Amino acid sequence: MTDLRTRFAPSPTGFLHLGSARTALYNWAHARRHGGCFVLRIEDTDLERSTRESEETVLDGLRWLGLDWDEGPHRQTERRERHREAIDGLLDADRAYRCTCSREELEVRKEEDIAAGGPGTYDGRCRDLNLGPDCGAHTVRLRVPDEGLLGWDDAVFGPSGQDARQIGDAIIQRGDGTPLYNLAVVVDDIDMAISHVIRGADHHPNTPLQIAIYRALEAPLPIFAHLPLIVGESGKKLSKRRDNVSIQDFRADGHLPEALVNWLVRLGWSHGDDEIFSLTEIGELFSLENVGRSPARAEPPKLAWLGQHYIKALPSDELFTRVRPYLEGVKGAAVEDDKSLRALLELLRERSRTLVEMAELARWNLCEDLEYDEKAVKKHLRPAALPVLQALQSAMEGLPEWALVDLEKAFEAVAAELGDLKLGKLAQPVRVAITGGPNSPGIFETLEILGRERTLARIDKAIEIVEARVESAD
RNA sequence: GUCCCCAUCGUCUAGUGGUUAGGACACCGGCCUUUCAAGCCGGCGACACGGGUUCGAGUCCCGUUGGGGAUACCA
Repeated sequence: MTDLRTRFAPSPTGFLHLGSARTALYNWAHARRHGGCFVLRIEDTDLERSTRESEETVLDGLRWLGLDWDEGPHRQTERRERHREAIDGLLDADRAYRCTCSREELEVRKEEDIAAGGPGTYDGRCRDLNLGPDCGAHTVRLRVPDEGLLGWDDAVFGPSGQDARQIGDAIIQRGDGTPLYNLAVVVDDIDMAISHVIRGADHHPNTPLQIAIYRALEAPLPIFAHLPLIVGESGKKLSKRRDNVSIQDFRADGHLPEALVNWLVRLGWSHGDDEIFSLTEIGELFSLENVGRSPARAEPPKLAWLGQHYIKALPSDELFTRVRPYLEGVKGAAVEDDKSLRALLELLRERSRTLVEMAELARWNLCEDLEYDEKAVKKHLRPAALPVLQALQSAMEGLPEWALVDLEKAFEAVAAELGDLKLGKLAQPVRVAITGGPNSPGIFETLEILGRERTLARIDKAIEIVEARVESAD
């Protein structure tokens, strides 16, 4: 193991965000690729929103995606003492100072500055007042240099930075004595010896201030890599309102974690013309150099395509285990592992992009109460289908074997008997009769899986439906 | 307002001065076919604009436009 260390530092807000998941994936991948250490740290300083439960949800999402961490989870709240120490050290070294400006005053002065064409940063009123600990209610501000560049060489964006004058003396400790985010991350990243800070580009503008903090703390800079944001179909930052952003939602929709990981890794990263990447391959091939700089739009069709790809590739046992909960959701009862169900799943693989779709396509085999598709019934269970259904029923009744070849022969015989009908003329009415809808796997496979008893019962039912229509037409 | 960032097919992207600008998804058409898929074959489709630099710019520079992000005693 090298001394390369990356970290993922989510705030536990109740779900794992799509963008966060990609950030986690890239951090994981970079660590794996270089034999480094992937650290997990929970930024739980916002006590209002942070609960142990929502933390568990985030961890759960990571595990489900297959992103295993080597260290942690550390929690930022457990490190309050260290943050306090760092701030005290800065105060002692005169690299930070106490500020007694009230929020209201600050607000007014900021607006005045903006109105006057200024950047709206802190005016430095308390900077040289040398306020001591007994100055009353106060915050602590970092003494940011008056000039010079706070710059770095971003692993994704290249040379980056901002003029120190644009930053202003930022607050690093609140009036209640708690540290602010920018101070806490830097202290934590230093203490945890994080060598690569890989995070969303929304943090890009925070970086100059954080660099000022690193310098004040006399700590070496890590390598920063900012990831272009993932935007929604609107082209704007993903929002919980508009977009599907929770990993848990994708899971509930029946997406495979393999597909999601593959989809995410390609949102901003590429490896030549390759499209399919397993997690293992990502851990071998990932490179920050190949991360793009423009925001990527998260559009579902490609995820669907990947989903189908991975469903097709899943070993039979694995497929059954994974789809089982969804099947039970459709059936509303426990599902037995039997031969015919397994056979059905094999047929459904290439027709399903998610496990939910697959379970839905298996409905006719799971439930005895068919949901009839109105249009299909109207089109195929019409009076003309009556002789077909009746002839097929008696042919199938007498079948010695309920097997593919025998069913096919029976159909051929009936087709010939009824005047050389095309197979489609037989298959569609039967399909609607036994599945309720116009689509299913091959008709003989479908019949074989359903079994003789259920098939005959459903054809009976269909005959009743047709007869009812004949009568009402009179 | 100020600062920062981005810009190749509808979407994800390849491309690092000389390419018929490549791939994937989506879309369209064909083949296969008992339906739906899958599979195979084919098609549509892009360098935002304007200036430079250069023998030669998608590639380098500047500007314009467009888009995004940040401007908290949130993280």
